[in-house]
Amino acid sequence: MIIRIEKATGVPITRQILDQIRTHCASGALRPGDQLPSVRELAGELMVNQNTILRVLERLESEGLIERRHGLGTFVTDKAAGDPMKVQMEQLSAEADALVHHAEALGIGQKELSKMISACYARKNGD
Amino acid sequence: MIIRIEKATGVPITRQILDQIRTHCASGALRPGDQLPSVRELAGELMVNQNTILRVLERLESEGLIERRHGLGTFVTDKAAGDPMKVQMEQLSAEADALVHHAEALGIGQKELSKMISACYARKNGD
Amino acid sequence: MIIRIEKATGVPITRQILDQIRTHCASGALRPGDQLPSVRELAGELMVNQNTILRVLERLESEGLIERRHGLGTFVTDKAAGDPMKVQMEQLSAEADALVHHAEALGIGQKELSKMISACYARKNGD
Amino acid sequence: MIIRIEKATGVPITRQILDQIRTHCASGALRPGDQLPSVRELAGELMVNQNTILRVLERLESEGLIERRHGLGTFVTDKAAGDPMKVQMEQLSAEADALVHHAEALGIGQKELSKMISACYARKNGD
DNA sequence: GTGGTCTAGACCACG
DNA sequence: GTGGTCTAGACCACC
Repeated sequence: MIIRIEKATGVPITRQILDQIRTHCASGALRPGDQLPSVRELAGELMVNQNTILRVLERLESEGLIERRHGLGTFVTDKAAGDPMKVQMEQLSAEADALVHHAEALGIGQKELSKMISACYARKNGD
Repeated sequence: MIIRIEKATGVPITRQILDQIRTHCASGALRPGDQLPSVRELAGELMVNQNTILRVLERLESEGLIERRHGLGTFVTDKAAGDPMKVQMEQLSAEADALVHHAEALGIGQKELSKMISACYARKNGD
Repeated sequence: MIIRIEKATGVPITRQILDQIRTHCASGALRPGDQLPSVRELAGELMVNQNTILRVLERLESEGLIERRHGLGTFVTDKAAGDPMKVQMEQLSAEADALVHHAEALGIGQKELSKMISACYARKNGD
Repeated sequence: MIIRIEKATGVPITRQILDQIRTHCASGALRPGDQLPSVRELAGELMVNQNTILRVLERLESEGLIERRHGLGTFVTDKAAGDPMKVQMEQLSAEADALVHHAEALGIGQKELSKMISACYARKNGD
């Protein structure tokens, strides 16, 4: 359960967490039956208020992606499988598109952008 | 003055406009002395409320990037040059980083992501 | 936090509130760490719209005088101390100057103006 | 016709000019039949746009304080006498009151404020 | 025509 | 409960 919160982007924290959990469900990192970390643990790790986590779980439950069992914890439902990959891929594509436009606006061409992305991979694998 | 607003991302509209104008100043698309479109024009083009634009201009003025002259219009200041490219590049890099992580979380590798980005360029040039 | 709004003067409400909060910071009536009344309280007390207060706080924050913490409230920053008294005194002096000129233009001499000011103090202490 | 414009106060320019002309009428500095300087002259002296002056004159004419005679100039009407001093005195008093409160907010007492006002007179007479 | 102030009210995000 | 964003619309000031 790797969730990264970027405070500088202006994207609401709840939205970031929500999106990333949905991504993990779609990619298979979270599978039906898996248990999520407790509210306290998540809040602690991400350094956010417990209520923020609670509100995220509420929304995910109302979407049917997770199930909260009183006294036991929070679990990914069977319904979470399906094929939500399509939506995810569209989001990723939109993100890539935004990046390309931003680069263009700065006068950064395709070649330079590719280098920048390779650098991201290099950094990641070097971790 | 190409400004794209993405309503689905969760990033506040004001923030998107703010960032893109700053980007245009940094890249040289907007140069000292240039006049910005009027509040009404911008609001119309971007399909947002005039107050939203006004708030953006207020912030940009307090940063010293633009100057508003009553009855005349809004202009880019000399101060807007400087070397703010560094900050811009850092933002772009952070954005690229986020994209890479998002792709990884979806099980999309470097090769596939590259293709996706090439597709963005192809689409853009095809426009 | 005594803030007086004079609607008849033609000075924008935001400006009046802004100036008075700055004055309170300069005089020590508001000290670093102090919490301001909430947006709703201020708006209620002063009988103005919440957005008007919000715009004031936005400006004060961009000046670095206050800090707004989401969900917690608005606080005076450490930076608010410094020595902004000089600016304040200049403003007060300019105000006194304007009063004297206005009196002169009406044919009111120094003696009568002094009486008028004493009357203000008498009224104030009589409250 | 001494008119002082203070750009830093936030009071609209038209309002300042308007008030001061009314004051001059009330005090007798401008008497029925007197001719006002031309729009061009006023605009030049006060360093404001001619349209700004025009709008002021329009309002004064609609109040009946002045009369504009095509090709001749602008004149103070008979009606301008009356006894508008009461209103003027109330305004002056309100101004004095605001000054006293501002001083108090800064921790400036009656004695110091008196000195500051005496200084204004000294400066004025020294001019 | 330009920018600017203010109001009213809906709805969101964070603690 | 806190602050924050956005909309809609009236009205003002300046060129």
